[in-house]
Amino acid sequence: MPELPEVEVVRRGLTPFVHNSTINRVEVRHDRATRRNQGSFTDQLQGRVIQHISRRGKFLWCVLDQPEALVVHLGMSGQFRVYPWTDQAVPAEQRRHPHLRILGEIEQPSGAILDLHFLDQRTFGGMHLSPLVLDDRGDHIPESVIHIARDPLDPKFNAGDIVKKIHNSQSEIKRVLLNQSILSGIGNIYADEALFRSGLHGSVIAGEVTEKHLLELVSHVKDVMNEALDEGGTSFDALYVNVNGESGYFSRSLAVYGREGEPCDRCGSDIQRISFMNRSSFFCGKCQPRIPAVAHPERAV
DNA sequence: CATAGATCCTGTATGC
DNA sequence: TGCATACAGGATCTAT
Repeated sequence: MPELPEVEVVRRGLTPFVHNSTINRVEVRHDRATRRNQGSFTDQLQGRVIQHISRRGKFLWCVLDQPEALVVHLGMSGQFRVYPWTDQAVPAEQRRHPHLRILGEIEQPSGAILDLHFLDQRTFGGMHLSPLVLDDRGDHIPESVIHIARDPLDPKFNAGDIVKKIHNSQSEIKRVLLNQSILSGIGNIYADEALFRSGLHGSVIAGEVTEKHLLELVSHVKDVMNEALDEGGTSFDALYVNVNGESGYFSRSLAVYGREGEPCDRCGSDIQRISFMNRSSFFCGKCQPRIPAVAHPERAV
């Protein structure tokens, strides 16, 4: 369940290893991991140089030595692991890992050789090559990621514009938060956390919330993401770890997600869980009324 | 065009 | 013990 903070932790973790490195060799162990790629994945990457690694929302991409990017999405359970190359190469048990999908051997400018493994238990993740194009604000972005809106940590993210977009929607507010073409990087966990902080129930119609209140919501999204980033992301199990295999600690700071039956930090009443969009939504029934714009018009301070 | 639902996938936990 | 079921949920495709 990597969302923006977790993906950013991975990006930062990978950066020192892949910066200006040459891809010596690639081996695909599971075709599903490259299902979106056109042509031979291994042939296209052989000998290419990774200039740097960038991100928008939950999408990562390595900018290569041509106007092209290696786009990566971690899906539900994708993770990278970096191993230093030795004469013994990578220990056999790591190469036999049941979730190992793609192996890469990269050479750093220093001449050091590293093995880069992409593991993915649930196989929703993967990578593909895509040409770089210019977006509406003049940034280079992979063509396949052009439909993904800017995320709250993007320097060109304009909260006012996003609020107007959200306000124009007649969908439920949580549905809008999870829509990556309106603003990106939010998944189920941070959606619930930001809604709690804003005193909004996820079923409230976006267009019925005041713009002021929506601005507050967007601000909470940004805050909760930054706080999670500071903690190294949210980990519940071994499915999300950084490139060193370490977990993040933000799960300790969650106010509602995964806390069904526990007391609300603000009012003490039980946190509830309902099924929404084929997933769980956690919320406080008292702090997050279903019709806040009507019942609590003064909430948007 | 906007919106909503189905689909992909596997390991873990739970129920009978 | 063993089998069935629920659950975790990203993006994308299809249908309305």
